[in-house]
Amino acid sequence: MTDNLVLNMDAYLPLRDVVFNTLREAILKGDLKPGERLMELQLASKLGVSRTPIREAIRMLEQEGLAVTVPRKGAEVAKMTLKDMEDVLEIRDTLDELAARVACSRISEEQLERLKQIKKQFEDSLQTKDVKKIAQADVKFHDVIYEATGNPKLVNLLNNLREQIYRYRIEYLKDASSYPTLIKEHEAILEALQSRDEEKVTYAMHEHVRNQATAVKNIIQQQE
Amino acid sequence: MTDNLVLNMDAYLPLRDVVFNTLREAILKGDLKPGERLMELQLASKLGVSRTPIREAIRMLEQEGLAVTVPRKGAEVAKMTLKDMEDVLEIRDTLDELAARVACSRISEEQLERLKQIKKQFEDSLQTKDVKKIAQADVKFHDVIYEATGNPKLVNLLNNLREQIYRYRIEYLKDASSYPTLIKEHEAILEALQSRDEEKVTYAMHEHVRNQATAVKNIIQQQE
DNA sequence: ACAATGCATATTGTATACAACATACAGAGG
DNA sequence: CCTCTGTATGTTGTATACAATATGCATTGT
Repeated sequence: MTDNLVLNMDAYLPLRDVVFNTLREAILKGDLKPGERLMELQLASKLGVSRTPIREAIRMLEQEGLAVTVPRKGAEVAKMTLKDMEDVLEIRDTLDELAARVACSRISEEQLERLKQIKKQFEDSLQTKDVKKIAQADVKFHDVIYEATGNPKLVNLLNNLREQIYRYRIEYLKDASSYPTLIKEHEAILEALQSRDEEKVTYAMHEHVRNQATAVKNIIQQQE
Repeated sequence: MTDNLVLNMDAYLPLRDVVFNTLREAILKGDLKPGERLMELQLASKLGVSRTPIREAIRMLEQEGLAVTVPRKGAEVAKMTLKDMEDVLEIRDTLDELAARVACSRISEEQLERLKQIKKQFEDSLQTKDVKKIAQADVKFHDVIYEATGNPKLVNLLNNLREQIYRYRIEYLKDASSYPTLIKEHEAILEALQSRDEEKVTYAMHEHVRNQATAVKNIIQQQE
């Protein structure tokens, strides 16, 4: 018996998950804007499914912090005030530090090598001026560090926090003047990991996140 | 116009929330044990509602980490391996430290006073040997600190993490030999907050959480 | 005896029907 | 003009019906 008969199990993904992913992407890409209503019937007909999977997907988005629902009024894409963002960033700062510190002692040589390559890819992506590509590359860089923690629950949380920031962060990446700083910061993080210097890693990550925080907060303030 | 006509809005709580709270409580109290299946029809008839609110509640429990579902197989109460618990505790340690540090600079005099009273209540509760009462009092103590952070998202996360530990922690509280240590630790935290000494608070909280972590891990190990 | 197959049943996945509620607007009454 | 009320309509909340899938068991063929 060969393994060739194994179907792609993704095809069996329940509609609620398909809907969830679709809506999630739409929110992160900005196709669904903060404050926009998520009406079940409308979404159902647009996605060609019934209300049931839509409702379940909304419950999931809610828990991810991407949607907010008021009973008997409905759900809408979560808005973020400056205060909300500050709260998220405060948590993210701490957890990213934790991730860096933990990764420092647990990261494998193979992962370090991958990180080095991805760092290069990130620098290349900066040339393209393609914001989504840049964001993508940055995500990959941090993903390696997250995975290196060996703590799936932490990875989950960090991805979740990142999502909430992502929508606003994209704006910030349009400003090319910050690129040299970004490169330097990634460099510092990589070097600190390579030398397994916990203190340096923690500090480098903290600086990196803190700079982003300042930028993202500025974006929000402009919008308000 | 008086305010007397205002109904209790809790009566308008959608069934999904009622079901969610009910199941959540049942899991935390241990009425629903880890690994136990959560069958929609069974729960629906037991709670006297249809499957729809049950399903939505399950999606919510899932995101809280209290339930796990396999597509087309169904949901069950989340089991915790030692590794899972270690992962949770690693995060909680860091976030509790963050909470303590933040609270240190933001806590009000009124909150400090309340904390002092609740600390006394906790000590009284230890006399009763009523484990749930003790746990309740301990929760209240930490809640004051959480609230003092002024960061609702952090409060949310910490409550969530606490939930995941709670089921196992109850066991640990049955052992009276740890009570003197607990009292001392709470005392150290309170004093550090009163003197607004960030370093001391952080350290005291870290010690407190770390001791619990060790105990909880032992419980799990015994169960495995 | 054992493996494979088919069938019965239990359970989840999805769609739809109906009920309750919220909202906006028009019209009546002051 | 204002307020109140009733009504029409849109939307969510809940229940139920139907479809698809998984599971266990019996049966059959070897």
